[in-house]
Amino acid sequence: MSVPHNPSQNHLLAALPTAEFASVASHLELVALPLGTLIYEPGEQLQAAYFPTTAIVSLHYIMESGATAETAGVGNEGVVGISLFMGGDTTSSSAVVQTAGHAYRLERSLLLQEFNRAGLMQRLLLRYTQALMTQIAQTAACNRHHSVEQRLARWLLLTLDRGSSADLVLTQEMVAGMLGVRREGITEAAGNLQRAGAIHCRRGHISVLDRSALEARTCECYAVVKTEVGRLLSDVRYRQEVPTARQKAAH
Amino acid sequence: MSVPHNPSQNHLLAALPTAEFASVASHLELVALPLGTLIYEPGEQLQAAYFPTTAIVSLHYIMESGATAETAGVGNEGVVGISLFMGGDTTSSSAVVQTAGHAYRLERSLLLQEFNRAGLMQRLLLRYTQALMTQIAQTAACNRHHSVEQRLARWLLLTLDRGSSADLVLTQEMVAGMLGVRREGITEAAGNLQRAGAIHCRRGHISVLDRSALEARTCECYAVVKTEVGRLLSDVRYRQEVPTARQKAAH
DNA sequence: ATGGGTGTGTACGCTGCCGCACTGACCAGG
DNA sequence: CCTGGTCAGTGCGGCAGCGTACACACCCAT
Repeated sequence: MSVPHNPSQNHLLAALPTAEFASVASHLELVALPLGTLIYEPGEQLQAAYFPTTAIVSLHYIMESGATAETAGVGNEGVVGISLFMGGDTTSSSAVVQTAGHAYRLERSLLLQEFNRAGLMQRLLLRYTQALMTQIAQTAACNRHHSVEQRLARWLLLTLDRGSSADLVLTQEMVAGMLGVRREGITEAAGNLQRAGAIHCRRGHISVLDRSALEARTCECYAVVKTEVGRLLSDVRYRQEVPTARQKAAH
Repeated sequence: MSVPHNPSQNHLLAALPTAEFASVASHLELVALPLGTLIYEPGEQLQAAYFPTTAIVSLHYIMESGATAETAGVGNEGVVGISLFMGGDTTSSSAVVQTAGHAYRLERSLLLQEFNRAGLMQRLLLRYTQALMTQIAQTAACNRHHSVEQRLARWLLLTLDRGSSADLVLTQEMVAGMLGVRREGITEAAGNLQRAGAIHCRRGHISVLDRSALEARTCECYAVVKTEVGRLLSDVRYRQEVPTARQKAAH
């Protein structure tokens, strides 16, 4: 099935005013991201940023013991490769494709050029970065205080919110890696959610049957992240002309 | 004891070239930050940023249940109030003074003005923000996989690295709040470290006797954060002239 | 100096998650 | 069609950290 692809499927790109969008559009390269693709590894110099449309990318840490933990996910609401414009050029985390799909690739130098125009693109990228920080911080707190079942529900909801189909193609082992727990822990938690009628599990698939049932079983962290990310990004989205701080101060 | 205060005690301010430093110096206001001061609460519009010199500030989340967890700390290496220039103006976290001391306060509008010059100040702030993200992300992973004792050692080391005296003035209860565990958990972990000769506990005090003993008992997370933060900030520090991306692209 | 309040040490049962081991179900390729 | 590899489910002992409760030690303020 050949679905037409469009950069506007990514919220950040969609939010750019016509002029700014035009200056990047021709440089955006559509790439397919199969499940499991490693976009970058710790310490690797990034060459490009990726604006996902249908793909979802998981940012995670791999500890010396081999244990892993997701710190945040990136879907059509964001961009992979923050460190390019933040100035570090690399991070100590990895980025792996968690849901196969597509993304638009933008070369490092072009991204920086856009960023340094100090226009809406910069504002968008910085606000998105703050939204990402919120997500990571919430994950840190959630990891300390909430149960596997709550965190699984949260993770499923966030994945759905990124425009994923209700049938997620991944194994329980992968989910375990994201949440930083044993595979058996996911089996048990998923079993509970399934008995509650919220989801259905098949070999290599998890289907969400009842969103509201998941919401009822997750922790507050889901709502906090969703609200805060919405606040940070919706605000910018519909404002084409933004007074700079300097103008405000002069006033 | 009246110690002379100087903005250069903060690494970010110290890294500014003479010209840029001069343009903010007169607007920096020295403020005392007693233990426990709440610098901002979730949702509160920030009015100023704080560049700590001797004070250390803890960024943390408070969950609905009342449980808390630190996501990162800020000392003389950084600045409190990232969201001012990231565009969100507020965060869903709180900032509380964890070690009493001083900081230089810079008004919102002046900070933004400096930031929007797109000079070294902007570069510094963005790189620092990335360093902060690294710290938060590492905390998220650490919270999942490491023991209370390891995390306590990490926390003590990071606090020392911020130029704190070896005698930390805080109760075990406060530390418990930071690490997101019970107070008794800290008593036990601190007891182990004390038996190992690494620290000594008194009522309301924790004294570090042997840094290397702490390093031996902490997890990899300490080294990862320290290395990455060092990389991100030292690099910028000694470069006075940085070519902008636009110049690079034009070339 | 002496009391009261705050901070610290200890104990005990409980629970959620881990580590390991193994069975059974599914599915793709020969 | 069968086979072999991957994935899901289950069981069990163990342990780290939780919740609760209480006793003692310190130190400040009266």
